[in-house]
Amino acid sequence: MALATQYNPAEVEDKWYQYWMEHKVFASKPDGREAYTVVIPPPNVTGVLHMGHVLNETIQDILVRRARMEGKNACWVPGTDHASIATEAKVIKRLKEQGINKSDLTREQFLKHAWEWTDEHGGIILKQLRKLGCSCDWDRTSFTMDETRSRAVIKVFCDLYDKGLIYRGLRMVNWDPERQTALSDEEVIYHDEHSKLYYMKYYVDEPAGSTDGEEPDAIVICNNNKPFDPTVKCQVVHRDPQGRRYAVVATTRPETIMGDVAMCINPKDPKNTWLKGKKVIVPKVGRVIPVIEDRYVEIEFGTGCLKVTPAHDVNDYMLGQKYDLPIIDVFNADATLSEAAGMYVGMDRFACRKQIAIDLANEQLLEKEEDYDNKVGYSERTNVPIEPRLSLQWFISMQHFADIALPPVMNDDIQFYPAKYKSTYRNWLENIKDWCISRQLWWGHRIPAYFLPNQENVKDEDRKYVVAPTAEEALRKAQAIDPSIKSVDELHQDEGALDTWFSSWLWPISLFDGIEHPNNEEIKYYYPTNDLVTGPDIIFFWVARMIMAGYEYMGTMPFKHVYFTGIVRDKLGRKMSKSLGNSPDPLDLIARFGADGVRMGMMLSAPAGNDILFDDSLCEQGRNFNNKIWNSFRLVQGWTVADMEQPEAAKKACEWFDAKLAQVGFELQEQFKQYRLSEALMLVYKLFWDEFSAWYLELVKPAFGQPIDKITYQKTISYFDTLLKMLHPFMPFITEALWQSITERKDGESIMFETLPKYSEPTAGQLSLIADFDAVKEVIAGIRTVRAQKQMSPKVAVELHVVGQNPVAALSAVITKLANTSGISTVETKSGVCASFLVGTTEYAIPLGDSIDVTEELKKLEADLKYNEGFLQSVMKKLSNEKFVNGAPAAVVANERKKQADAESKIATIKEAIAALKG
RNA sequence: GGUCGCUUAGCUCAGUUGGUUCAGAGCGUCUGCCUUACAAGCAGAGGGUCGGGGGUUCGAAUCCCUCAGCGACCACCA
Repeated sequence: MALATQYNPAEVEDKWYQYWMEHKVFASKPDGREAYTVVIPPPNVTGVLHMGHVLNETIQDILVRRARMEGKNACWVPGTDHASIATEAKVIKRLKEQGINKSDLTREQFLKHAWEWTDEHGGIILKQLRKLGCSCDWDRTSFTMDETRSRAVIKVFCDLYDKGLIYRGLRMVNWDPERQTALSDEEVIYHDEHSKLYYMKYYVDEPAGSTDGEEPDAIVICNNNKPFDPTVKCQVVHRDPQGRRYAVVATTRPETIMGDVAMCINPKDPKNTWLKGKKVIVPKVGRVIPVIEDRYVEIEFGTGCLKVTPAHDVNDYMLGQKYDLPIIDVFNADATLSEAAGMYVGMDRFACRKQIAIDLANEQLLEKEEDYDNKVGYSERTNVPIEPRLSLQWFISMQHFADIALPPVMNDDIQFYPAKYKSTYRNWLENIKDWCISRQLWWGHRIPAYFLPNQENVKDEDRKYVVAPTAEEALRKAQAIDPSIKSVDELHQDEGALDTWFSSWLWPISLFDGIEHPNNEEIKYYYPTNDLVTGPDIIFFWVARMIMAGYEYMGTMPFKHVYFTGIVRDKLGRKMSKSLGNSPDPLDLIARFGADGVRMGMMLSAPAGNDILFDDSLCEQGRNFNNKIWNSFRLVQGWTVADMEQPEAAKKACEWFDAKLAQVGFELQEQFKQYRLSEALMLVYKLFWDEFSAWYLELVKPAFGQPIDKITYQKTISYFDTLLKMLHPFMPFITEALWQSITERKDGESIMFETLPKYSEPTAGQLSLIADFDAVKEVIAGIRTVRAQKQMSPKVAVELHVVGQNPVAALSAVITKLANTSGISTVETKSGVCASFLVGTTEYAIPLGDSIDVTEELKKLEADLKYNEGFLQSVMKKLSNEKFVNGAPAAVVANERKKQADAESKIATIKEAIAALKG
């Protein structure tokens, strides 16, 4: 059968994935083999495949397929994440498009819509992973909110509550005013922002003209625009033309002045000593507030005066607690001004900021405005500025978890690749803060806390509740507190849901039902998992917390190795983003280059932990490689076998390739051990292309139309088979397709059930054979170069003279076959006019008759001579240095002496050649 | 502000404890070839004072100091 000269991936990829699915080749059940487990970092259930996934999933698939071919029972568990806040936002958006507001729906109605949407869009990404060739055990597909996973989450919540590790409390949290929910610290992204510092006047509550507290050498500033140096070491007093004194407070958030309850100065600040013990008036608002003193205030920032707004700033809250200040919350949940503000009520916070600046200026209460660069926290998901907000939430005490999760990473029980992330990890755990796990969302696991009835007049934070996995159990617990409670209906379950990561951190356990049934066969067999592949951006969100949950619930690590991928960027180094339009659609790439080509393109430049600069041309390289493999197959597949003697060249080729295979096979194992996947791929790439195709196949290839001998044929098929197996983890489709065709297979067989040979370190004999072959390659290249320079057709055979001893005599047949020599003879000295070249210390010459350009040849030889003399000089310099000869190890010195001898021998040879040409 | 990392060929990167002809690989570039597996190919070639400076050493891309540039993460200067 005639095969196309170009490989067509589209034809084979779907066919073979189908075959794999039909024969369930990815399925795993516990058995006597060693388990190799990977759990997928669950993509958002409604997400679609992007380049980051391609990188991440390709790496996992490579590891899984490699483990499978090493004879392990490989199990890669797929699944999706409910992505609480992201999904809820998408559902709300869609409802809005249909003219429905979330606030018009009951919880049940909303969840019905959310589930519908999930069923509709969910799992698309998992289908896309199949296009990529991912070898997940699809029967195990899970969802962070399916029944098993949900029960695990609730059980863990109740357990941690019972252990006293979960508490409910009024704390300053990160509030997302768009989605109107609390967030964890990790969900806040800080952006640099150009904003303004507003300098506002806080008049002292005293009669005009007062001088109380003023020192004789005080600098009195009467002019608003006079530049002010915050580093001055003496008292600074502001006084307006009417003689009234005022303090100046710099703030980026003038809209919070309605919440001001104090002004704070540093007790050591000489500029502001006159303010001690005074009361000042909040501008515009008119409230009289005390001046307090605390070392927290930076003397050199602004004017050294800080307005204290405990409801709207974490530090101010801390000050408020310390000095027992009242709390005035001037914002609603959506960050509009609340009734408590007393003015600007209902206005958005940013509109209010503008307006209040104008109003203050109009009332002469604004000293000045200054440009100012600061960092503003944004919600990771909704991208709106976070509002620090005092709120009643659920938290996990993290110190306990930090204590159990830090040591195993620091002492390499769990290994990070690259290891540099260990310090990032340690830094976070050593400064751990409690984790806010409650969200004011509906899409998620509902918090299993039930409030007792009849508490309308009790403050929120004091309300009684019970925590229980089911409403029935909650009822029993509630009745123990208040026997008058009759039914579940009287209890009111907390409206909130749990942070998505509260389910994700259980993933390696809950996937095998290890939370509910800690001793079941599956969890015992598959846990701990082997490799986790993920991005460093979720090291805190997920990796660290899985380690915590692993030790808390399984008593051991959730995974042994963590492979951190980089970020996929475009070739200019920019992050891929929708708005830049620089993010290719993976499915489109697959259509153009084939999944194998895309996978290879991705892996070509993806060392662990480094960002990868992705470019379509990398896929092109992948596609070209596929084509190379394809054509090698075409060649081999077209041979006819005959009962004939194995030619000498083929015999040598087989011996050499056996050695080469052993050498590279061993290196490949080493690279995999170190998770150097790009290097591993490059190793196989070169083995296939350079060694197998360019050298081996050329050597054994019979002349056109001629048959091949049986031994060589079988050897070649076995090499091809091994190479396909080595390549399979990287390029599953083409390798399966060709493996199925290279020789007869039964239905249901697959390359995936094959095992790779185990290679030990190559022997001395193998290494020396490889070295000899390398020399032969150089000789052949030398002959080819002469041909190219002299424009001699490759079809015309040439004579090769080896001057002196011939180190590659045993491989003459190889030279003859590949360089088309008519004869190889050893000569004492060169005769006649020759083109010559050196390999090692041996000179090779090709007699040329009259066609040689003597001048040109001399020029070449003299350049060669110069280089070698220079080299000899540098060696001699070392050897004549007594300190070197005495100080360096014997082996190093001996090696230098060998270099000397070699160089001297070469120089002699070249000089002879020059003399011969001249003579 | 703190921590960690990076700087080697035109591009992307290897270079393990300082010592084999150690200055490498892939891609790109240049030259010549449509040679019966493959032009998505074949055969060749060129290309770097290893960011600058100093030091340790018989010997430094590799260890130390310093300067410059870049990046990541963390942090409560309003």
